Amino acid sequence: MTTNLNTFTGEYSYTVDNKGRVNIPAKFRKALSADNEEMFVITKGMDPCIWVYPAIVWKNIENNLKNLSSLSAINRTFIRNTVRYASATSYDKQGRIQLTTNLIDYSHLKKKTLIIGMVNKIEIWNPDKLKEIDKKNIKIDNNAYDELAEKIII
Amino acid sequence: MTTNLNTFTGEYSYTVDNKGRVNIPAKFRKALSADNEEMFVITKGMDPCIWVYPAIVWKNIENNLKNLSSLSAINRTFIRNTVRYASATSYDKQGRIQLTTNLIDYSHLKKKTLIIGMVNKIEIWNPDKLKEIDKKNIKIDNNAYDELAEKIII
DNA sequence: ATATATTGTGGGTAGTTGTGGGTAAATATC
DNA sequence: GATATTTACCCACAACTACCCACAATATAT
Repeated sequence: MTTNLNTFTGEYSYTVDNKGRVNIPAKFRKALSADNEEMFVITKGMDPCIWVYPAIVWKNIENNLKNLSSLSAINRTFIRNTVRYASATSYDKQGRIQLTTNLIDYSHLKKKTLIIGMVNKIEIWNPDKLKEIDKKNIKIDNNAYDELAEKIII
Repeated sequence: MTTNLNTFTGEYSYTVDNKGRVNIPAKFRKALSADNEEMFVITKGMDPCIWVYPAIVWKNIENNLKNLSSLSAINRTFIRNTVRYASATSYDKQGRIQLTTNLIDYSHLKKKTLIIGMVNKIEIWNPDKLKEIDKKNIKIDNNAYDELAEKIII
């Protein structure tokens, strides 16, 4: 079975143990291309969740950032908020990565987590937080959303 | 008789077994082009049913999503909603795919199912749910059909 | 009409995966 | 330098999944 490498879809329920470890779904680990050497980069998401990138995808982002001018406020903000918290971790023999307390606090993780494939990255959520955000997003700009849907969904 | 590849028509009755597997009608499997490697992607439909795409059709959607920047909140929401329930599965030697509990719940699948060819994708329904929806849709606006008439010749 | 192949449905089993906890090395604290 | 705390690595086990086989029902061929 060959799917796109470094591409993640689907939603999974897992638990954070009392050492701050979470399992990366087996499907996601299998989707990692070999040149990642079983490494992910975890960082602060733009929503209150943790973003998990394959190591080489993250390297690309870093390289792109180098080419961005710091004159732009949004660039500076993105770098400050997102890159700042990035740390590389490989998963252990049971397929778990170690989260940092910083990120656990930021995303309000307790025991139950939702791990969501977001195509080129993975999100780790507190299920309750995500529900909140989903509710808020119902009021989101519908026109822009529908435009996207029309362009992309078949 | 050879029909168009990756094109599905007709309606079939099947059962979901207690492991959450459903048979994909033989005709549909034969309609899959070779580059799919016997893989489908199942995901949440816009109606309360499961959508089943040939893998390569879904890959197109994925690639489109990869070009959306996560700096935009609306993009993030859209990606999440689109991909969250998607999972790739190849069918087993008996021609069945494994459904996820998420999707079974969402589409209210019990034992009996209707599998419907929808041209470029397949829908899996609880027959009762479909009846409900059909009733509602009888009241559909004739104007809506007139609009469609300008786009499609049947 | 009979034989043969295909298709749909059920279940068993071995291997994988998720979760908890243990131990020793590494780091920090007093 | 001795002790406490954290971190990295290892093992155990229950639960689940992928894969295999069996068989009945249907369709196809002779």
